[in-house]
Amino acid sequence: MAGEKHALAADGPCQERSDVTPLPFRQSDLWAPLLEEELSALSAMSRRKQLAAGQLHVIQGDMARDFGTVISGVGKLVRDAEDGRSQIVGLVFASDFIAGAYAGQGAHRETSTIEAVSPLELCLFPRDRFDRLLTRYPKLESRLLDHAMQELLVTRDWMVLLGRKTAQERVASFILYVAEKMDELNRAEQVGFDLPLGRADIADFIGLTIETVSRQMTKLRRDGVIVMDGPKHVTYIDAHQLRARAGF
Amino acid sequence: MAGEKHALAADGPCQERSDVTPLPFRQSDLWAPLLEEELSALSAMSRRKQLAAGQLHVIQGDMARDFGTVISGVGKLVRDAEDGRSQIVGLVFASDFIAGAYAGQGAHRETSTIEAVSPLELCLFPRDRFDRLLTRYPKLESRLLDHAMQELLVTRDWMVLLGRKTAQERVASFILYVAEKMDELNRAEQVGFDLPLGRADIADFIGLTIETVSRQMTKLRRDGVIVMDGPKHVTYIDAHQLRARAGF
DNA sequence: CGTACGGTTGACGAGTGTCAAGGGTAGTGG
DNA sequence: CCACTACCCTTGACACTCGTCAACCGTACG
Repeated sequence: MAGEKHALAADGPCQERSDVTPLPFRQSDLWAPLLEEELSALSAMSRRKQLAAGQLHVIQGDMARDFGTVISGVGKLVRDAEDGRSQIVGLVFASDFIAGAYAGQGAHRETSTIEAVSPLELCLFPRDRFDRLLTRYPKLESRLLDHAMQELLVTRDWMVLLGRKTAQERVASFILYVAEKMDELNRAEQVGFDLPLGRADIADFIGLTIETVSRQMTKLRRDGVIVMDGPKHVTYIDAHQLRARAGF
Repeated sequence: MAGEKHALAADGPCQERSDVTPLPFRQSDLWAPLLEEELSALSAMSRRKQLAAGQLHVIQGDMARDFGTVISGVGKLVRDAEDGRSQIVGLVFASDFIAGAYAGQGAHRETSTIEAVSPLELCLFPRDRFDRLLTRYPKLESRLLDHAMQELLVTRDWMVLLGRKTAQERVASFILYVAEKMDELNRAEQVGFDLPLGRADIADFIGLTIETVSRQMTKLRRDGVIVMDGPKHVTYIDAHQLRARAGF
């Protein structure tokens, strides 16, 4: 749920060690304030983490140990209520930050569980060292604030969706949301793209049931707004029409 | 939607000029990193703004001109969708920040409309000067980041409410939310407190209609969970029972 | 006294959740 | 190569919550 468009560059940490990922991944401008030497120092202290689909990275309530970014794959942020019900409060795609519990100095606990939806590759930095870096580079913190504000904005948009939109609009909005995210990586429109989530996760994310999601997707398909090739691959021809269905 | 408990102190800007507000208001620890002299300089450049109920402070889409805090009263953050539907994405009480559009350097637009619900008194700082202050005091920015993260957390909790909770649970949650907020100012439980919002705003906030809110309040009243004296004054005897109704 | 406004209550219907059955597809083992 | 199974998705029937429409009530205010 980062939102912003980022420059397509390969100038961040974890990049130097990415002999396994030859593709240039979208790297945020978070690192811009850092000096060249600092950047390599950062890379040196970073570590990779690979997660298979379904595996958890952190668990809500655990101590927050590190700050990280997503290299590839998709993850979901799940917030669990006391009574067992859970709600997906956000998704993370390549180049997004994992800093849910991040907050200045002091010890903090994770505020949501992070679970890999597809195979997930992370780049992690120890918190204490990252904190020191923040103290040294105030501009880095400034960018982090930007990011947090952006995320807050996106989250509030989801509030509108959850509070006011119909099932049809929610599903259409979700498709557009994913398309936009995918679009940052590779052109999605007309070519089509895969929904990274299964029906259960989609339902969880937009506050519906599996059945309702399925029915609405069928309706969009029957009405010719989208074309589906398998339950996950979506192509939409008329973006305008889909946006109308989403309530825009 | 600040969330955190703050020390009951009177050490912030706007305080020096508060000859009209003899009561010590809860002041956040945001200003702690500042020197004494800086604090008075900050006070000097701050200005007061009084709003009657219903008046707008900023409008979604406008240029963000200043950073501010609430001195007294209650305001609502309204996010308008393109098609006219609107959703209240947050409330601000005394000592909360108004920094919805805040984001590091550069020009930004307001991401929501702020409307006074009850007579609202604000303390405002020009953006550019506040920005300069941030550059000078990185710790100030760090606190701002803390605050943003906290707000993100609260907002995500509301996502769970909007996505998963029933009408009954939403209304009960809202009452608890307000009680908690009021509690930071003066003890609310057993004494009772006033809901700052009318039915229409409550409905908007928790994603229901006026009628459903009304019905659920009646139900809570009939079931003996709350006592009402007029449509706004609420007292709850058994906090545990109310929490159960809220889904906790 | 009349009007306006906010809140409450009732009747009804649409939209969504629940329960249940059926279909596709991938993976597994014979 | 073909069952067999497991899992996910789809579809249908039905119930129920909540939204809609409408009437009514109480209070504040002119």
